[in-house]
Amino acid sequence: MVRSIRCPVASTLDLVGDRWTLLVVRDLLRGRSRFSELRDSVEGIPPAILSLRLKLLEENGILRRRQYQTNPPRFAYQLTSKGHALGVVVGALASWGEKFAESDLALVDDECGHGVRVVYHCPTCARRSPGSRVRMVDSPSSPAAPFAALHSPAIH
Amino acid sequence: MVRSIRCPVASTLDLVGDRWTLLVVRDLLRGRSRFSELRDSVEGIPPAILSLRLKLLEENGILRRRQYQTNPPRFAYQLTSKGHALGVVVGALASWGEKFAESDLALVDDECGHGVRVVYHCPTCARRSPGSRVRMVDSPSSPAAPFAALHSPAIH
DNA sequence: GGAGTCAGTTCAATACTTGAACTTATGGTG
DNA sequence: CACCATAAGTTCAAGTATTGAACTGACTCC
Repeated sequence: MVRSIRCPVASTLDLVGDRWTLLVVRDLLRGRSRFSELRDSVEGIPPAILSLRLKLLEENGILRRRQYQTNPPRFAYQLTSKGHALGVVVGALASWGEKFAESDLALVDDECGHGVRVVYHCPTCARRSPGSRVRMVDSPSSPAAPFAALHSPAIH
Repeated sequence: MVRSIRCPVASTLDLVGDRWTLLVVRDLLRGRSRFSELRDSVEGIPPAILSLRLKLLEENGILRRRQYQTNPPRFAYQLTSKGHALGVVVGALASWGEKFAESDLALVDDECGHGVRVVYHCPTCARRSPGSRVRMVDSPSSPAAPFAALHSPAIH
């Protein structure tokens, strides 16, 4: 059976690519954990949607739902390491929005206080990889296919 | 008039946060430019949706629609620099999907051939900023508000 | 002159989202 | 004790968006 190539961008968007999910993840990253905290901090989310999204995120291993009190039952939602790894996705959205959309907030390094960017990095060469050099290629297991440039030149 | 604080993540998702838009951007980044190319490469997108998304992206200055032939009229869609800057957002989604979701593709530096990661970088200090140190803070114009951690510890 | 390509549009059926109200269990106040 | 508030959701009707299938023009190629 010839499976079609699965793109990691498409796979990720299947899990978190709707209007609300990444806002929920943003606020979980910021330490919110209870249903009511999320409902109040995710701008205008209807509780039915929040409930649905939390269920899906739990099913996909992005967060864990923990009862922190039995009577009455109360729950805390916390990101797993898989969910926590979405931080840089949220960071990339924040960084773009800071520059190109309406924004009153900035992304900074808490230690030095300077604004930060989101960039590509080659851990093997221990250096930055400019976007112009980054491509999506077939994984080692299926090595026959040609390179597909992720970044081609922009127009201005 | 007291405007509520605009979060750059929310602003960005207002523009590109639906199921299809970032897949369209992905393929524009990979050099696809014509309607039919996009319809064929964005997995299963209905043409009505593609048409709508392209209109919205053009309205928001993320791409430009250029007629490259008059008779019959044919058009090319190309990212502006604003749109091109979404590359790292798509890259972050790809990087996460590569590690945590179904994926047959990997993100590599075309020059060295090694896999790349998406990380925070402080251009002032010229060093990486670990996610644990990155926060969203009020922009200079409204300096009174407290820090809000973007990344708090994950559970495992 | 018939088939094919390109760039979409149209439309009815389906799915998803929304807002408002409601539930259940408990704690605190007077 | 009665009353209000809080937390964590659920329910439901109404509205909005998405989907798939089919269709339209204006060509070009054979």
